[in-house]
Amino acid sequence: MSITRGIGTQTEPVIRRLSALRSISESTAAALDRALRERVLRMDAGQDLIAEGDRPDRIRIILSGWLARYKTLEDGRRQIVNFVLPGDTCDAFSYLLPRLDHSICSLTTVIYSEIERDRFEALMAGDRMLAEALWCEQLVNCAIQREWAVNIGRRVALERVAHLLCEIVERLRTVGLLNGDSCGFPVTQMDLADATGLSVVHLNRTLQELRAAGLIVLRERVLSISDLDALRNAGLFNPIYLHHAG
Amino acid sequence: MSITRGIGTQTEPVIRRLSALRSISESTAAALDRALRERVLRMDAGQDLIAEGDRPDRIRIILSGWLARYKTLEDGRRQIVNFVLPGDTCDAFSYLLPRLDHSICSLTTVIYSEIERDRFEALMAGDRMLAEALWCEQLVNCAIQREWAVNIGRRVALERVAHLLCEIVERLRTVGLLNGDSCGFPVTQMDLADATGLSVVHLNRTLQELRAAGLIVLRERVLSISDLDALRNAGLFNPIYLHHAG
DNA sequence: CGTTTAGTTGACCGTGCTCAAGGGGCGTGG
DNA sequence: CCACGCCCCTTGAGCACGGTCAACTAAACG
Repeated sequence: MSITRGIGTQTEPVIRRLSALRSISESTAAALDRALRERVLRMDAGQDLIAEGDRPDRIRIILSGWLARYKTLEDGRRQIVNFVLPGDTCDAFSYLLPRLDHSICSLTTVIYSEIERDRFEALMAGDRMLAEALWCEQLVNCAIQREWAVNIGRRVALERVAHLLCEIVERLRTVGLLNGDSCGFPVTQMDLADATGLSVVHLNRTLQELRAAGLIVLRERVLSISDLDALRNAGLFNPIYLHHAG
Repeated sequence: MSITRGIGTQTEPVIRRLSALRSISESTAAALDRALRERVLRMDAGQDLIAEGDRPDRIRIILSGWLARYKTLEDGRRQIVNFVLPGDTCDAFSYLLPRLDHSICSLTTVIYSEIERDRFEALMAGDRMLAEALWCEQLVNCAIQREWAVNIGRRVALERVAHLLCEIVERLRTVGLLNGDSCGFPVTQMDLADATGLSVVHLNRTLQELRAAGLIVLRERVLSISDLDALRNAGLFNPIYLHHAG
């Protein structure tokens, strides 16, 4: 974990993420941009950004890279309960509770901004729309969580994987990380298995089914959606739970 | 749905629920009690209190009865994503988003208080602790949702059902609805199946296993936990995600 | 060049699903 | 008062979806 300053730091995803929920004025965007640049950190892949049991005191906002929110059982079984993508705030408001009940680990190198609680609250107090946007992000996370329960509980493997891919693609689109029908996809099959409640072996076979059906191309960490409508049908995907404007 | 006034209306569960998250002063409790009694409604079992697609404008707080938060797929498959118990606020803050993305149906006759958005915001604006308690309740709902993803995705049937029962018992204890080791349990096996992602047939067999192992007694809508420690072990249950004080 | 990590494939097996039938409690109506 | 229907629970039989175990390949890395 090291401090990264100056050029190359992009706060765009954050502005885009929040703008999808509330209209963010030029001046608010500028103030937010300034706050985000105050303390920019970097973390390698495969580490816990925050861990179950930690006392939440700071807020981390992801500028680039992917992470996974997860919980593990005593015997090692792991369930990823959500992905954290660029523009997402990992833990806004979690300081209202005394302890974190889950962990977040980096799947790639991650660049993120860290903000102290006081600074964060001051930002929100000064701007109603910004505060609402952040609360909405929290509510959308809950909605995603609900949809995941449906996904894991009531969809079969092929539907489940298709649905997850649809969700990720939509979320990346919001923050401008979808190029046409392709995106970087830095997730191992083990991660996908832990996100869908499947075994790695079966996840592998399910991906092959999606490939064979001509719905996706996935290789060398790049995902291309060959037929988005078909993928949505295959996953019984309805994006309203993401509450994207427009 | 009819208006119910006067005696017999208990707001205790609500005060207890919020007191588990923040210390609620006498005067706050009194103000809340008054607000809750302004408009008390009643609904029979088996109806939607709010439905996917509705525009959220009012807040409903449950005084008595059980409900289920659920989503359905086009082909009728249903997943219950959470239970709503006495003292719970069903949809605080959901008015920040334009539409509801899930439904809530009553499992029993339900008595609830309905509060207009303005009234609700005024209450919170006047009392920081109350506002925080309500936000905490929202955050705990998210935490429960995460735990359900783990439950459905990574636990086997017996663990899954045991875990769910542990959660319900703990939540009922918080609002004073646990009598020793027993509680009213007005949930059909179909509901439990839809909550755990199992089929009704398999859920039935799993309950029988729990009974045969001497962990629970469940009949005539009453659940008794014969051996709570054993049930917790069977469900790999760790209650920290409920964030109950104490 | 050995080691590690990720992906792939085959074979076998078991948890949990489906289909089907029947029983008990309860409310309703003849 | 009994008949009927409905809802919920229960049980049996067969099967399939997805898990487990194991081996192998390919790429990445020190």
